[in-house]
Amino acid sequence: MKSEPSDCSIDDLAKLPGQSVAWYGVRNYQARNFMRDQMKVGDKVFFYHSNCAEPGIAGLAEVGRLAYPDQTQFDPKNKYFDPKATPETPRWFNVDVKLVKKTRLVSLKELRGHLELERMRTLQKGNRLSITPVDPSEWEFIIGLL
DNA sequence: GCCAACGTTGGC
DNA sequence: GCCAACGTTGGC
Repeated sequence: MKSEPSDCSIDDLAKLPGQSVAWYGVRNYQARNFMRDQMKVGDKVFFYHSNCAEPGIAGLAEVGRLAYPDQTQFDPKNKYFDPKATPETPRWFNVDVKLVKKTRLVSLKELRGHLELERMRTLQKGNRLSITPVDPSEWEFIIGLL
C-alpha cells in the first residue's frame, strides 16, 4: 500500500500504536476492488512511501478492519467528496490498517535490483496503482531482506 | 518541474 | 463504442 509520507508516513502510523487508521481516499476502481474484495483482517501489507525523496518500503502493517464505505466520499467539504456517491449506494471503500513495525527503508532502487522481484506488480513499468497484491514468494523474499 | 503512463470523462 | 482531451500518479 502506497502512501505519500507528507500525507501519512510510517512514523505517523507509529504514533498510533495498536490503532487502526482508515485508508481513505482511494479513488481508483482497481485499488478499491483489492481492498473491498481481497483484503481480510490480519492480512499483512508493505507500507510504501511514494512520491518522495526516497521511495520504498518503510514498514509492515496489517489490515485491522474489513472494507467499509469510505466516509470522505459523503462529505461535500472533503477533497475526496464524490457527488455521485450516497450512503445507500457508496462507490468507494477502505480498510483500516495498523502498524506491525517500522523497518529499514528498502528503497525502490534496491527492490529493482533483485531479479527475484522482476515481476512484482508494483515494480512494473507504468504501474500507478496505490494498492497491489504481493505474491507470497515476493513477500517472503522481501521479508528476508529486512 | 518534467514527463511517461496511465485512467476518466464526455461529445459524437 | 470510439477517442481526444484532460487529470493524476509518481519516479526522476
